[in-house]
Amino acid sequence: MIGLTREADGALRIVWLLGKTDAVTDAGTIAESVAVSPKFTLKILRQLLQGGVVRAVRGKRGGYALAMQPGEITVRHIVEMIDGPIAINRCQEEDFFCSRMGYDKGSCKFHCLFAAVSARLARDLEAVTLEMMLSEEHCPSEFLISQK
Amino acid sequence: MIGLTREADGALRIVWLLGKTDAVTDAGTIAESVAVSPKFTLKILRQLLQGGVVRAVRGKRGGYALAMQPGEITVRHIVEMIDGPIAINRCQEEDFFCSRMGYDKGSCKFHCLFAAVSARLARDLEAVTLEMMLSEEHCPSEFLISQK
DNA sequence: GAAAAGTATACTATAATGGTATTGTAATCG
DNA sequence: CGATTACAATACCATTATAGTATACTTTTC
Repeated sequence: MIGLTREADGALRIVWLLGKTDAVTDAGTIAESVAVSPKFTLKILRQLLQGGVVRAVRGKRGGYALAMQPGEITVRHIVEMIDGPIAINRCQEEDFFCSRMGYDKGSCKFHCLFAAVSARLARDLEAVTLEMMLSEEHCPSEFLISQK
Repeated sequence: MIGLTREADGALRIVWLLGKTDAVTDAGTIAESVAVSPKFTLKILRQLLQGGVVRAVRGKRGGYALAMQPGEITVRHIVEMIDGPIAINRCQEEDFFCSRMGYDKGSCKFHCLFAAVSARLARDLEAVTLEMMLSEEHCPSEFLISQK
């Protein structure tokens, strides 16, 4: 399987929850709602905090809330914040020189293919905002399908 | 990074090489050509053999050769043979019941989104055959771009 | 100032990937 | 036929990345 980590998955669900409730919610409640352990939830929240997606309220009656508008938050943004750049294979990474078969990045056909596929994937995930995910009516995939 | 394993990456390059030379080639030569260690190359070849993509010739002057036509071999086929089904996240897997937030697969919006994205990714990789990869003229991504 | 709740660092456990060693089998050729 | 070449298969070890936890500390409110 080629996939997201549990952290990224959890981050998406946490952000979704905060968007849905639209209120300051404490970590314990968040953890319970998204079915992730409290400690692991905190770990994810810390990253979302650093990324500026979420804001923290300290002290009694504190917790977390969105720091951005749901329409501004894309799935890609969250995923890359946790898992790093969206890339199908290693030769996409900055410091990796694609030396196999004597080809450099410019002429390696696989690099070329993977770059295209990665770019499309990133575009797909960027096209979906939290706002769309929150709308109860439709499956967000319909947006992607229409893009075909 | 979301990505292919080195095994899948190696498998693609091995298949590409066998398609290019179009001859029985011994594992040692293959390993050297694709810049993967001999033992690891054998490990990959074994999987390609089981998948029927490659055939083995034993004995002196033995080696490996393609068992299918380049036009019949898709990138998706190779990738899934090594890394398993193409799926962006865990809730796509057969036995995984997407219980988070009380939603089942049918109503979980993330499941819905990931299914669509995974499907597109799979389609993209299925659209590219080894034959295309072997043609020297163009970057195979052009096919995908035109599909947009 | 006590308690609730976030902040930060550092650590451990588990799983997946990456890679290797070994032993066995088939085929060719002298 | 038997020595050599090269594939076949299993099982194993090493490394890395993910997943998850523990602990000590700070801020804010009541």
